[in-house]
Amino acid sequence: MINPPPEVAGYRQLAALIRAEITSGRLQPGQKLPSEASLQQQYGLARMTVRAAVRLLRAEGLAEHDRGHGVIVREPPRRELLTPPAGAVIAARMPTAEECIELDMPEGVPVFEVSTGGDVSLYPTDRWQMCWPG
Amino acid sequence: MINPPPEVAGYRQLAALIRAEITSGRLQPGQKLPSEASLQQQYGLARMTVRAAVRLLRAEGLAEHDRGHGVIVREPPRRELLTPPAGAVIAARMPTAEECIELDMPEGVPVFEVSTGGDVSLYPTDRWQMCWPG
DNA sequence: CGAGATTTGTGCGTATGTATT
DNA sequence: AAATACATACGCACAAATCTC
Repeated sequence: MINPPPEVAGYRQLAALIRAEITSGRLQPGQKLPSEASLQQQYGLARMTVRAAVRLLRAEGLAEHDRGHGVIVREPPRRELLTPPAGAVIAARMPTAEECIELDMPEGVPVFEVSTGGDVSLYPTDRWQMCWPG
Repeated sequence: MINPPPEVAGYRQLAALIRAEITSGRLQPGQKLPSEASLQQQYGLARMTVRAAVRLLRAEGLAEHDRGHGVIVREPPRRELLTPPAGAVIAARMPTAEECIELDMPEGVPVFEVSTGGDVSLYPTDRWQMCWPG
């Protein structure tokens, strides 16, 4: 190769640029990111590199894909208060694709797994939080 | 088998096959998955398709990449009991890449975000769970 | 309503770099 | 040193969903 590999992968650098746009507020929730094609042109990258960057942002819960439309900056989560029953065990994990559909939630958002006895309930963590009693 | 219907994306079908191997116990924790190259040959898929399938499994916390070695089936998490201070607010989200390094955790695992006053602590959800008091 | 443009989703091929065995 | 395996990155094509006119 003519150019030595960058210290940080290109898609991570691009993700950092876009992340800064979001966290600084220059890109507001609900707004569309530049299209993959325009990001390719602007930075001279392959589409795969651009998509890898956006995938990182989605994994962090910052953005959301909308097929045929674009990539949207996600709303900062407004979380309601969840109060599990006494003795319930609360874990958290990533949902499966089927659970995402069933719970009507985007991929890339964890779920609370509340187990009481033999019963298990799931709560998307972008809609729920808990306040420890006492 | 995987080829004909694009009803479900090929990489999701392949992920489902491997996921069944894991959940059924035919692939034990610590064992290596077949290499990307052998999965390509076995199912006649492109490497990108195989990688997308493995990425899904990793996002579900089922597998873990070990660069230069292979893809490993993850141990089912053994979670210790976490007891937040009274009044603490508990949320959960995906960590950034920096937080993954700082907490010495693999990517694809959510974190508990425990806020008490102005203080925020993070706990990897594959190592911690909570039991609701009362 | 339809037709076309836009945008993301999926998939294949290839090449090179880096880490481990 | 060599083989193996994953990481990154370029190219291309077509499908599916959405939007605009």
